[in-house]
Amino acid sequence: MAQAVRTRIAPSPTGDPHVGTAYVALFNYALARQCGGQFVLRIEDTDRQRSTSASEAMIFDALHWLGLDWDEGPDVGGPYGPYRQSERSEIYTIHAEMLVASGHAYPCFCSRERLDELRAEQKAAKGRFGYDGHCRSIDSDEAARRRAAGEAHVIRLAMPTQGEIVVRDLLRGEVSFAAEQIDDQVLVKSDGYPTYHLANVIDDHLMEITHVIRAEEWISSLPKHVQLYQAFGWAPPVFCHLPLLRNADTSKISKRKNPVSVNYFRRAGFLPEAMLNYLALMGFAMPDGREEFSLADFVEAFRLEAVSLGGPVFDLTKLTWLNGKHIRELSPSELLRRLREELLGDRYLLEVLPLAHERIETLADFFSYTNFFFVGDVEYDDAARTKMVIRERTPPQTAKIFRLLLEESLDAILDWSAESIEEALRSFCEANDLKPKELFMPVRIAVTGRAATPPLFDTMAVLGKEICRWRLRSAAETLRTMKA
RNA sequence: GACCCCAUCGUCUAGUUAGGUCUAGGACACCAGCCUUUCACGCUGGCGACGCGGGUUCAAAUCCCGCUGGGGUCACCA
Repeated sequence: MAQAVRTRIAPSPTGDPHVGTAYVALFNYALARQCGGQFVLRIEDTDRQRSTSASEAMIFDALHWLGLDWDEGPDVGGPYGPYRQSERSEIYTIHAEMLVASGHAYPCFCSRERLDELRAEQKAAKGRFGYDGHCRSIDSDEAARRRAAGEAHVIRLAMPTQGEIVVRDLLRGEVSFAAEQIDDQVLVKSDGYPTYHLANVIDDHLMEITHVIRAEEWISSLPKHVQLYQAFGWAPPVFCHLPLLRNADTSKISKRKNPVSVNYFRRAGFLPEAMLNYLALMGFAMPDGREEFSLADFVEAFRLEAVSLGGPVFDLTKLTWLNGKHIRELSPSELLRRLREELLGDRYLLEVLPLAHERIETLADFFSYTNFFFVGDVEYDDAARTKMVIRERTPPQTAKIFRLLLEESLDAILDWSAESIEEALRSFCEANDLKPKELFMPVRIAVTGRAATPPLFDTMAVLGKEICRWRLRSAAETLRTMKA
């Protein structure tokens, strides 16, 4: 008998809501909806260092904005909860112990140092990388004693050591790996938290997920997952690995080369339906060749087996064209509603207003004075270009400083506020032997396109991290190719 | 480096499962023109691809092999 289709999106709350998450969520959503099944949201927050509730909130928000509503999740509950992995610790512990008891997993006492050394040796020998199974031969009674004595350890999966491991992917068919190629994956970290591999398999099983649709980067750990299902004696779900979104140079999409935060697109004026429509086009083509369609149309026509395997380049130009098409379809009142929803909403306007208030002399001044708050990209005219170059530096050097500023300072800010931005900028100046005065004007021009603006930190705070990131990137790109 | 995945215009793709109907279709971008007080939209046309080499076959973009190229993975991150 046919089991109800259940799919899930399982993001890790460790940063901005990623466009790749939206992409994978869309396909999972579409399959569940067209089959009348359920779409589940599960938060994979087993990385205690990096997971934040702010990130989790942004993910909920981004998915809601896109209209990819879930039937079960941490916020709405459901019969298979809890849906946050940090709240499921006992479940993982119990299952991990089952595996140890049955001999499918074993404690490993290797130190960080030994592991680093091992890796260095393997690298020098240009051999295969991976754990060498050192602790696998420890007698189970002795291992139990050492654990009881409180010795630091992890739990590793005992993978088969020889033979072929054949796994199945919906789009690719059978994929086989030589067993020697796959090492004994850590299942439980020394802090007692499960790794992705363990938690993922247990949860997908317990939550009765029927189709695991995820990004292609997971395909090489599929043998470990399949082995886990076998060790538990569970029937594995259907696995389907989606191609990775790419930068223009075809490398895996990254924030260094592309805007990747859903927040960016939202603030830059993209419509959720256009985002979804474009993402759907990344790997799927309508039978009639139509390129503009709604989520409902997509759900109806979608065929998972028909997804193409080439890694699609995420092309802002085409996204923008599609967005324009969607905008033209809106009625005037609907367009007004959209404008008010995002850029012209009271919430945002009330943030911008105070910054302009004492600087304008007519109401009309407001618009010319604040226009950079309402656009996606800004242009740099000749005067701006000139002034954007840091004193005593060449344009390419300035570009490098901008990139450094992003990567080593701004990216790390979790609470994007005027205070934290100021602190970051000032300490960046100190660390890089720059006077605040020298850096701030170029940054101001980079993020606004002009020299006369409200106070820089407030401005950046209101613009939002994602818009600032991307404008700083564009500015760096402009400078890089500029002659001194 | 090892392993795995992938391979049609610059980009997204149709066609590949059942080889002929493919002198390879559509879309974005680009170019030209039309429409138009401008711009945009819209319309018309143009440019532009089966990575290479071997097979199999009467016939290959489609099947097989090799090569090349691109990507991913090789964490106590997901």
